[in-house]
Amino acid sequence: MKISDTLTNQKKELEYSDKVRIYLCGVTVYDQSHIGHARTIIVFDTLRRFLEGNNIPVELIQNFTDVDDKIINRAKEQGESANGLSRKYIQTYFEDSDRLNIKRATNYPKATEHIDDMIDLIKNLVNNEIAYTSKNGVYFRVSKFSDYGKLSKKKTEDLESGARIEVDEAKESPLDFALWKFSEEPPNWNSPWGKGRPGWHIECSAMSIKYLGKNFEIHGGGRDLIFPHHENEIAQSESFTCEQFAKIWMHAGMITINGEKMSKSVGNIKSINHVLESWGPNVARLFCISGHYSKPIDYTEDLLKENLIKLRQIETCYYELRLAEEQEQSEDISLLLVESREKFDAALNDDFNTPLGLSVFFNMIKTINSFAADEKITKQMAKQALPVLEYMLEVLGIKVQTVSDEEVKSIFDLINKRETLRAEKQFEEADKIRDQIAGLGISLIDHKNRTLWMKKEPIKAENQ
RNA sequence: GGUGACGUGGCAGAGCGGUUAUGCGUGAGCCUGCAAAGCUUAUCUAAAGGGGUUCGACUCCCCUCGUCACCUCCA
Repeated sequence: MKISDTLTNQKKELEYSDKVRIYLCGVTVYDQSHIGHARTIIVFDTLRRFLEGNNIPVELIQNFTDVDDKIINRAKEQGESANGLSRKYIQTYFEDSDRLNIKRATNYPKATEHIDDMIDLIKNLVNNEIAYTSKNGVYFRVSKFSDYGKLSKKKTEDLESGARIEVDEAKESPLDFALWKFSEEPPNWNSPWGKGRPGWHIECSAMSIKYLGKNFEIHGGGRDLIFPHHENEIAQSESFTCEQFAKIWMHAGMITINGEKMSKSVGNIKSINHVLESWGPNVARLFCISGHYSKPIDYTEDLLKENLIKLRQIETCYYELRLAEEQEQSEDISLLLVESREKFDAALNDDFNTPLGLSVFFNMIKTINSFAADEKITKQMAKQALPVLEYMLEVLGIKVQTVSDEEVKSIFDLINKRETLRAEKQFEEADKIRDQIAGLGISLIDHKNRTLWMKKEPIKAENQ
């Protein structure tokens, strides 16, 4: 598999020995997460599913930043402890994540539970004079890291003249960033330099090294983290280990609204909860991988609607295969299946090109659905096709609604009753039964010689 | 101001130096008791603008214009 590496600006072969180790920068837990956060998570979840679907073990570490000025300020506003607030939003995060059908990461380390690891790392930097203490805290001496700027392609001179950096006379250079901030107020911890709390970037260095080692395969996050967060992580980590940090830097594009980045400060947020309520998890997932992961996706109702229609096609296909009956005619679809699987994998293997992969996927679905419409899907074909479809659904994280055996039985009885009525041309009565079936969440499709039933995901936005 | 990315048909969105991407939408037709879904076919014969390289460019190079992101917390 090849992945575009932000550091080298090239597609790099993903090399690994026993497993692929991924560190994903998670969220700062001070509020509900929005669909932009979801996009990044979905991209990496889908990547992980793809690797695992091809028998490549993955270790995925995703952190929670649970100590930070924003959390502290928000907690103060709400008269709550910082810890209580972050816990609450961690819980919300997991609720969102589960509903989005995100596989749980291997571990979700929290900053507050790794203070000692951070202190050890800072100690090392201080001892090597890469970090220094000032009256406000401990700072990283950027001038000691000659590669500074290599990820974000920035020159230190340009940054200095940028003049948008906070003015802090206690720092040797405006570029230096905090490893440890002194604070007498909680949340704070003891350190060799004084009471305080960690700077933002140090947690990811400490935790990624702790869980994944000094160099691991992929470090990911949103594009907006490239500078300064990931740049600073590289500086800290490589100063500490004297080795190359992550092998590949993979960054997900932003979700925009009217071409503008979704963010709290602009106030154009669509929360994950909101999107899930209106469109459900499958549409949300399809939407989030409908463009290449590295590019922005503009949030529009039209685009969500388009993905809803696609979900319906998937559901139709799934049930056509599941409920296939014996037919007189058939087609040979082995080649279609083999080619679809190959092209799907090839698309994802080439820099995780999900839009291309999806086009292969929907081509296959369209073809199968067209055979189904012509009464050409046999049990034998379905048996061949289902594993391929299910593999792709598993990779994409799409969950089609299923029904229990008892439900199947009652649905079956109702359908038979309706068929009898239809044969007798008692259409009003037949329609009543159809409504009754619809009440169970089941939709019917009348084919020439049979009636297909399917359980569609209820989508609120569809009826509006 | 600096850095990076991008500009493809009504919309979304890929690949590729010479062949239909694909999907959605739209028109017509088929199927159906109706509905839904599906099918067939058509539609749009796209490449921001201007140069250049080439036998040939949407694809490579240059310029102009435009959009966005980062340079401050940010997925």
